[in-house]
Amino acid sequence: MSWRDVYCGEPRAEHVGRRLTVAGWADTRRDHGGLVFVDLRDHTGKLQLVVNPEHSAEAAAVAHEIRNEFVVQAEGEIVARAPEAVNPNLPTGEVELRVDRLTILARSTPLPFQLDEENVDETLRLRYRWLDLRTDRMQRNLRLSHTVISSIRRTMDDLGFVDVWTPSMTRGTPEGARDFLTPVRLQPGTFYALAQSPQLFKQLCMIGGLDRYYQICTCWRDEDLRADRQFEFRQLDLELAFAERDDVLEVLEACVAGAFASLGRPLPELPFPRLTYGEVMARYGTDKPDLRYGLEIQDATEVTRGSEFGVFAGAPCVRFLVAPRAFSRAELGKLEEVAKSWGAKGLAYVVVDESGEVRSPIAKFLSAREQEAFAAPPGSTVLFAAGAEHEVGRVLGGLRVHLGRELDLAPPDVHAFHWVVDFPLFEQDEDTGAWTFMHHPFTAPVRGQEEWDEANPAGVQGQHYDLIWNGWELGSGSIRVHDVAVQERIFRTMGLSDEEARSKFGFLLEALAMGPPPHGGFAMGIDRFVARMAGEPDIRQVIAFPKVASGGDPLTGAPTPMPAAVLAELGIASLVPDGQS
RNA sequence: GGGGGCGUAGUUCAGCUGGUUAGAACGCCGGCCUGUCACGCCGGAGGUCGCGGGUUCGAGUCCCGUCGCUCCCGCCA
Repeated sequence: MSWRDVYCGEPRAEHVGRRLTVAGWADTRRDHGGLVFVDLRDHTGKLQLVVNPEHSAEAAAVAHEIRNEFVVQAEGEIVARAPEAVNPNLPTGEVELRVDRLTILARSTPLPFQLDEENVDETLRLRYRWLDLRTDRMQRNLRLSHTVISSIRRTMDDLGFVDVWTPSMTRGTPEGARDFLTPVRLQPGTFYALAQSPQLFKQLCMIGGLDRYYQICTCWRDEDLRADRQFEFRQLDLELAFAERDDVLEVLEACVAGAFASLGRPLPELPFPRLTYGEVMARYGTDKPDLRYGLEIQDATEVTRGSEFGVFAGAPCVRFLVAPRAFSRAELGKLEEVAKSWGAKGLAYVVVDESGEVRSPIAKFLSAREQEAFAAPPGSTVLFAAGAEHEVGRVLGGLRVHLGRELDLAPPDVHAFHWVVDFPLFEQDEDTGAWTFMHHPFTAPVRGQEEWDEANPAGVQGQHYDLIWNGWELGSGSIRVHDVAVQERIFRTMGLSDEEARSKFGFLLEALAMGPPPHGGFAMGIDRFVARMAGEPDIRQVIAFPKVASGGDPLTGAPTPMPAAVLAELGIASLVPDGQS
């Protein structure tokens, strides 16, 4: 409650007898005809106003006019409630304000939705976000967000990092995410791109001797929106000179631990486990596994070699999961659909019911050796995938996440942080066969692998690392290339001619030729981190004014067409007639 | 670009195998009420069943299209 000229907070028993002026929103009004109760609310809590016509006829007249969400100021004395009138559900429930002067500071039309209603359609909440922001949920989330971000800044400051501002408007990069473009009026036909990240600028800061850089900056990417993705988002961006991988990881661990501490929560155990890319892909079928539960993928390629079951015999890779539940036929049908959505052709299974009895359409094909390898405890189901290794991983990884959710395998209040390290430097496009970088083209190969066959860089390992929390990728980083020759080799490997590389990244190559210190860094998605800290399922709930999945802003109505004259001044024209899209 | 889900008073929802005048709760408006706190009681207003088309004697319900929202895949260096 805002106590004018006094302080903010919730009046308690020790304040009885004190004269106060308070202001806030009318949460509810209970009008008894004579006596009127108003619950005054702000982000600090609620306080009951009692307006008695015998005490102040003027105040009572005003009180009858009050409606939901009017802004009200009241003067009076904090009085103790009679014992039977105490409200134990309210922190201020032992007292109330006996009002002698009451002023309506602002009125409100009836609201488009009730603030205490859960499940309000999110587009409606966003359309009237100023109302939604008054809810406990949004107040809690935005204030928690502030606490977490301040603590991260404090950690970075304490570690000697310098906050350097880098441009939002920069050079477009056709590789990577799609850019948001800004036409340049002074140079018609040319465009700035909104920064997808300050990547190159922070590397230039290192070359410029800034040593330890950080920034909590906005980044823009024109890709489809998701629960964990918006067009614009914030990241903790940092870079260290003369750093090895573990130096970078320790900085992030300090930030995460500091954030937990700032909220008074038990700290996750440090250091976070470090798993290799090869390991997590084999065991979990994804590079961002949720480690709150096991349900690991197991290999059966050896045991099924020459199997009587044709699907197994003909597959280069056979793996399986043991789900802790004896699924019914109907459930298995649904699981097969899930498996197919991840690219499986079918779903072979062995059910071991509670009594230990085995049900499986493929049992008759399985040798004693296979049956022994797939032995599972009563009340479980063995689910198989067969095919190319990456397909098998994708299917079982997808099933694992599905089962984790459906069977509620993740224990509450467990925070599974871990690093994934030792990524390949390059990956091959499944369709075109072209090689491209796995992370970004500035990631350094591990020591001793600085040279490779540019036509076939399979097996080159990169000094890249991801931070994962309960199956969400919080961010990623790497030790960067600081050798011009290696940088040029990477560009050539991804199909850029030396001329193209010079044209697009010439400034970087020049800088790398002028005394670059070895360096590395990281970028962590602040909104993702805060959303997880707040226990929210998506980042929109921790962003004050987010956009919806179709890319629009229901509040302002943006984006909008612009008059042709405005476009002409910018040297551009729209191919889409006004009002269509 | 592809797949799934949703769309009915201001809000959250119900509405059966197609069948009277489309309901409830909350909110809103009016009246009564001096110890309530989800105040209570009485009365009232409020609907293009997202939109368009089709099937049918008859469509909120079935079909097609479309729009909006949403989740996922692709995409996200």
